Amino acid sequence: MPELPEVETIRQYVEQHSAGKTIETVRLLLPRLVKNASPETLIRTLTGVTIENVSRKGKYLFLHVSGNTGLLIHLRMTGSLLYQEQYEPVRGEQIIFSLNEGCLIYRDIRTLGCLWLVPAQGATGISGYDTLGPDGNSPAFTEAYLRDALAKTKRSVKTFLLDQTRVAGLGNIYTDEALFHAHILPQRPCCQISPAECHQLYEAIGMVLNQGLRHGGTTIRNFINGSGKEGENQKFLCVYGREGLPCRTCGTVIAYTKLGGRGTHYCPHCQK
DNA sequence: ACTATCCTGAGT
DNA sequence: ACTCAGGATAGT
Repeated sequence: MPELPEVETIRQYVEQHSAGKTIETVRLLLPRLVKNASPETLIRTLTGVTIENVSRKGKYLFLHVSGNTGLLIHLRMTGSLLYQEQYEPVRGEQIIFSLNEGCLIYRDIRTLGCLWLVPAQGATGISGYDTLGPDGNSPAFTEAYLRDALAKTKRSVKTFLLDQTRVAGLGNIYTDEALFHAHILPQRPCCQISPAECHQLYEAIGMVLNQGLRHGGTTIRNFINGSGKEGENQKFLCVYGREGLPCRTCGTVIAYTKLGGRGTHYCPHCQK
């Protein structure tokens, strides 16, 4: 579910409301969500610490706490992190951190999310995290970098954009949207993309991510932000979830196919 | 480059 | 009852 804009929306709210507060108790209702520590270790390590800040890299959230410790969180499909002033049970809640003021709740309907206890500085040893490429809307992600990376591979541009080690933060929704705005078909081999198209793609990636962020994320099924509200960006999607509907630009029916096992949406007229 | 896999819930 | 879902990884 959550891609960069959704995770960043959650990060901002959670950091604003939990930084400087102390974790008084930890209730872990589903221990298998924690991948590299026993329930006892997690609870012992996090009880009594102060939340310093919350950062994000790609789709990972990183809760930095006192004592050179961090809690790394990947929300996968349906995870979310909520802050509440007053504890109120929510559907699918799995971990409850009671703070000296309010509480943080990790909730995850499909329970596919992952949490790891990591050092606050240096490498985490978590494979997906340490190998992340630059965020798609960050200055580290440059057009020259994208052009070089595309030239090196002949796999489809959609598969490339979903590869978090190349560019971080794009999932199935923003990938399809970026390719629409760049006028590039998802199945195009990367090495056949022209410099002009690469420029369009570079601009489109930044644009769709920042637009998603401005609209507080995309809610298709069950994304909710840190305060439990839905995003607004679904109203602005051009292709994702619009198969069979007319293209907003040219009126051609939006097509649907499977690419690398993922549902893929595109306009057969606007995208070449 | 595929497929299966971890899960639950919604839609058909 | 069956298929599908916004992610990532391990296996072939």
